[in-house]
Amino acid sequence: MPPPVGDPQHGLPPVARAILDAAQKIIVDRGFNALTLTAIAAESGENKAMVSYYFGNKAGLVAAMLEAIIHDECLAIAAQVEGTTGEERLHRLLQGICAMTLTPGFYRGFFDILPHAMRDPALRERLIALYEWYIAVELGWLGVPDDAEPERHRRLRGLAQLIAAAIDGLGVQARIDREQFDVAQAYEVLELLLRNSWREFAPGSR
Amino acid sequence: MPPPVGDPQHGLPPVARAILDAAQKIIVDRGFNALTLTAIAAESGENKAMVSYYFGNKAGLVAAMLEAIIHDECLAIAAQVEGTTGEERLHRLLQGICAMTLTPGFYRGFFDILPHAMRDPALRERLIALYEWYIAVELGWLGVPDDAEPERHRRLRGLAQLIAAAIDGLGVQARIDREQFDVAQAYEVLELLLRNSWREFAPGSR
DNA sequence: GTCTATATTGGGATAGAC
DNA sequence: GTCTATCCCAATATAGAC
Repeated sequence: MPPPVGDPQHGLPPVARAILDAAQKIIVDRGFNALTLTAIAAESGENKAMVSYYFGNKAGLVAAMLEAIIHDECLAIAAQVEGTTGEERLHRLLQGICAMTLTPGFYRGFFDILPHAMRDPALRERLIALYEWYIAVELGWLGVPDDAEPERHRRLRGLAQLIAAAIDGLGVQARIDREQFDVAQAYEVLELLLRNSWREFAPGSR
Repeated sequence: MPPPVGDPQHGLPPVARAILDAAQKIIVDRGFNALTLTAIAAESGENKAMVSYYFGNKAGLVAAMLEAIIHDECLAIAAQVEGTTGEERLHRLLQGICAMTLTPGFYRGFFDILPHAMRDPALRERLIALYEWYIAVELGWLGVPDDAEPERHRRLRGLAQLIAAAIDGLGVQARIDREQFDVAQAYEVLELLLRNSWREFAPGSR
């Protein structure tokens, strides 16, 4: 299941890379408002005009940033899914995601770009593709054959979407209250819920 | 369990109300960027300068908007929790929240304000209070006595946070893909998961 | 490809008339 | 309390030198 983007940073000229990296840092540290051409120039050491030169305009830069976030997130999640089997798999997956949630700067400004991306038709397409891919990965991971009966497939899709929602929502709460929020506890509960209902969702498939 | 805000619209002068309403509409329809003093004046029919007069400055207006969102959301959720008992309660709560998720303009721009609120110390405090209240309501609703053993309390807290996360996350996905996303299916799965693990979380309490 | 200088726009805020 | 007029600033974008 290939990610819905190639690496947008591959084959990018060094200056464009530097601009992209600087933009990521600014948006993670200070949010969307702080993402100005002047700030990018200062952070990257490159010239203001280079943004337009390489990305057309600011919107083009934001689109490139979203692609990079999607690419990175897909790789990180896919990495959790590999190399384990059976019982251990669920535990490892959730532990991995929990650890990512705690990583400062993970999501790389995703929540900052999200409201803008929701309103831009092209960016919204990319978001839809991201979640589609993510659901498909989870379905594969849950051991769902492509030819499962429609009704079962629908329910498993719901499960995958619910898990994705929990991950995002816990990411939000963790960012709102970094000091207090107990991410690990919430993931333990999620694991428990999934374990207890496992047989109901994957009858005969494990 | 009183909400963490009084009604910020009570006792507000009519002009201030109009400005607040206009601002809500703008942010829901067009996002944070579109929330300019000029746009607010046009939408409300009031004068630009009235924003500063009533709210001090734009940041003051945004703070008032967040209070209003929190107030409305708390009321809406609390309304779901009342008037039912036992088995029916879980179903009614989730159905109610599912219906709210589908309501266009629910959250009233919450996801647009969120990234800004996360970075503003005062607004972040309000967000923390919102989630605290929400968790407390859920804990009460799950029938958790205040004097429960710490370990059990901790686990139930995790459960409540997880449910809150799922609600937010499903709200995001529903907004990203309004046409396709099957919110109801996801809530059915959530209900199933909770039902299957119910006894484990509320032993002897129902 | 890079950079400077500048054009242009639109934002938030406020002084002061009414 | 309301509104006009205006100030100041910051932002994007680009023309054109190098």
